[in-house]
Amino acid sequence: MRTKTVVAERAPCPPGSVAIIEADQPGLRQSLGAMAVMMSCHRGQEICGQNRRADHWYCVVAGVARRCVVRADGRRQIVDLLLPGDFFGFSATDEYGFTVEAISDGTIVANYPRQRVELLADADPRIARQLRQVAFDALSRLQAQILIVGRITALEKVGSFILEMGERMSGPAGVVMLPVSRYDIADYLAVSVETVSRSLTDLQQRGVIRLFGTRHIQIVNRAALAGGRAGAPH
Amino acid sequence: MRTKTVVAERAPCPPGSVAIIEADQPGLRQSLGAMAVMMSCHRGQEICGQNRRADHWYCVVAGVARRCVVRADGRRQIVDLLLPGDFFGFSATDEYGFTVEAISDGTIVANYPRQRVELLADADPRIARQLRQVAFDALSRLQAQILIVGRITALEKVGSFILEMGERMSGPAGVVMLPVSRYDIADYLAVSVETVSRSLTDLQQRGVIRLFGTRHIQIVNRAALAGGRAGAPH
DNA sequence: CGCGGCATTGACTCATTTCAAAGGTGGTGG
DNA sequence: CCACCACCTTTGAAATGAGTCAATGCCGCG
Repeated sequence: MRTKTVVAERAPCPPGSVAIIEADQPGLRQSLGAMAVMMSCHRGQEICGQNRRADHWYCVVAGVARRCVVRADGRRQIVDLLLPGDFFGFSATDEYGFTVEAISDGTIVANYPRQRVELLADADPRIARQLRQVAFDALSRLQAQILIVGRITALEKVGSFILEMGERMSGPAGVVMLPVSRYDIADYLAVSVETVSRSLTDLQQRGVIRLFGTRHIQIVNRAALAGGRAGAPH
Repeated sequence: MRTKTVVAERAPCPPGSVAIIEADQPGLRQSLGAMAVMMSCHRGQEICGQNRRADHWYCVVAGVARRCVVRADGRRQIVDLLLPGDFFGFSATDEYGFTVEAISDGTIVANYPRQRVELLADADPRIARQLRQVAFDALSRLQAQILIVGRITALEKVGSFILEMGERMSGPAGVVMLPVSRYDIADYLAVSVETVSRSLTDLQQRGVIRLFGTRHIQIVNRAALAGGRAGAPH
């Protein structure tokens, strides 16, 4: 079912943004390079599943993944959007409280056996610190998401989402590439697909953004995106 | 401004629930007992502030605290409700990205200088592991909150909130004591105060809960609380 | 070519926000 | 002891934003 593929001992260099991030400070991924098992995933492939033993930690190397929970009523909530460089698989209990799936074909994920990493961290404080850092990064992402989901209007939610993607994907100035479908955006923002679509066309009609195809957005009026209702008209 | 008071070398035994929690497994608070500086806070007192240097970590010993962010438009979002045993102050950058305030008078918080704790963790892997554990606990709380805030109807949000409080406060069967005001609940759930109030009276009229005063709730129909419409146990 | 998944648009309903006001509650000081 | 105050809580009425249902358009792919 799950296709694990060893891609390389040392993973092929991931796209620009990641390289930049990891140049800043020695990252956990370098430290754990030796024990990484690379996995190439197809669209929708489950990487780790809710209620399964949480015996691995992971890191997105390329592509995108979604961490999600399915509610009792069948609705899905995306709890975290995982881009290259993001670690995941952390659980407070001994089972995962979520499911992680690859979003795009060819998403590459590094697998790390939790036990071995913890032993390594026990022996090397630097790794323990890096581990804390990636956990804090995850905390930061979740807080950002709560702030987005907690906004009132859908326009504000979608606006903040675009801004967040703009920052995290660090593309060339002004043009943001959305790594996910409208459905994923909807489940991430906890609104309906239709509302996402309407908000986007609305923002475009107001001249706040411009759409190129369905996945490329040019930010025209940054302030209006952040504020939502306070559309600076001029 | 900030009143720091050394309460005791070894803090007075906190109320029941905490003692129980910490009996389960050796907690971080014991390990750090020696370097804790206790702080007794009055209602609304700021414990740590956004954009200040993140040079301390904290643990709620007694009482309740809120971790919140004030948006550009002045609205406040409570990002985490901190009960006895909860650690906070973790930041991915070198500044806090939030403000933490005591909610009730006499809230007691343990202060730990971050540098010293990290040095201790470098030397003692057990502490490093406990540190990871409390970080994962925080992750778990945030995920739970996203699931709550992401719900559609206010009834579901309030219902889940009651259930969550029921679990985290571990009071005697069926009766939940709300540690916060309606305003705090509103800012935690990202709805208006009026909606919280209405939802509660609504739930009572349907016989799902019973209110005793404004802060004590008896859960009558657990399933109805969870589902909002369809009762399904987790 | 036609299928299936994704995206957009419209119409309608209803829950939630907003604005407004009145009831409670606890604390403080006269 | 009482009065007053600030704050919290509840309830009402009106406006609107978002969900839902439904239909169509779009596009890549077999």
